[in-house]
Amino acid sequence: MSECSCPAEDISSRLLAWYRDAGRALPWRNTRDPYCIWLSEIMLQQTTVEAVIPYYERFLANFSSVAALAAAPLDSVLDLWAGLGYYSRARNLHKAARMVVEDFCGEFPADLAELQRLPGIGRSTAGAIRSIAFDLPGPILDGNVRRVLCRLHAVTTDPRASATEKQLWQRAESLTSVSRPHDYAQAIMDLGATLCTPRQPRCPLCPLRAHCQAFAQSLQGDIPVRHKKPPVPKRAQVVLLLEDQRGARLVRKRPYDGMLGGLWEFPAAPVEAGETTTAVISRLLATLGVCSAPEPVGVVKHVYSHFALTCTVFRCRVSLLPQVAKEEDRQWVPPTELAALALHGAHQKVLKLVTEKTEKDKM
DNA sequence: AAGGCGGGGAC
DNA sequence: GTCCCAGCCTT
Repeated sequence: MSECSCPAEDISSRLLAWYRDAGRALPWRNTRDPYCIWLSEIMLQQTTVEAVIPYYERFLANFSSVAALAAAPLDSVLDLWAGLGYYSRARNLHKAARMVVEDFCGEFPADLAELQRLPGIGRSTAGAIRSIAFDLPGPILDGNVRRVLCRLHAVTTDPRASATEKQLWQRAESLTSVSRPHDYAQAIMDLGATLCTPRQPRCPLCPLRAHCQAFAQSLQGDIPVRHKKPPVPKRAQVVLLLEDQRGARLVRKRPYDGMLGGLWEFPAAPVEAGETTTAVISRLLATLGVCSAPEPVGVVKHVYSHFALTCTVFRCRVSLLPQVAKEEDRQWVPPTELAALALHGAHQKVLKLVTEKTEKDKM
């Protein structure tokens, strides 16, 4: 560690002064309700502020309290989460709400260890909730804070390496304001989100510029160090939009325990190596008991964290409804209700594609 | 096309 | 502890 060239008190007071003027007005900053703070923090994991805001407001309009959320069925929670990604967050949110009601008499705990017992809350989120909702000291090391601290101290090692991680948590703890945890937590996250951004940080506007060792050495563009990711493997699937005479589409629900658990999708089948799309669509049609001719609609691409998916989309109109729709996890959904269904992102794109093509064909 | 992003669970 | 998994948005 270097000697004290970064007095924590001065950093903290500069940061708080900056936040008073430049802090963002966000929906979850109008409240100290731990339920709202918790909801916002869970949504903000892996997601940007702009993407979260409409989901946050819609969610609260449906579930105004932790008790209301705990009483709701998981499916209605997933409905409101569809499109946000990382759906285990929604399942954990629901489970945690029930734990708060049952184990904590409906009141969120302020203790870090107790917060971390709730599924979906790790060390950083616990610190954020404790700081923001309860105004008690709680260190945070989320992506924004990690970047700010790496630059402030010119950390040139891999920020995810365990030794660096440990060092960063120590820095986060010693910097956390004991006098104004609520403001400090939001200030440092705002700094990372608005000025100390991953690319092209706006150092001239930064209140911590005088303390920043990366800036002093012109390293702000190279810190935090990035590790190159291996290219993601490609996968393909065929997707079938089966339409009955009234325009209703067949959908199925994915099992709760896997990827995209509990979300809905159109019937689909993977295209294995060496297979043709034609062969796969024939097999899928046979499985569903459909013998009408499929009509090609187009192609949709969607990238997940660990693979890139290409969906080749077909449409098929049927007069006799296949028996498969009688199973519990499959149903026919009229067009008006399809928009509200919790379809996962890739098949939302599929729906958009086929809707646009249908409109175009009418003209 | 590539980078960024917290926590859970398996090992 | 260490790895592996996971979906979307921004650049």
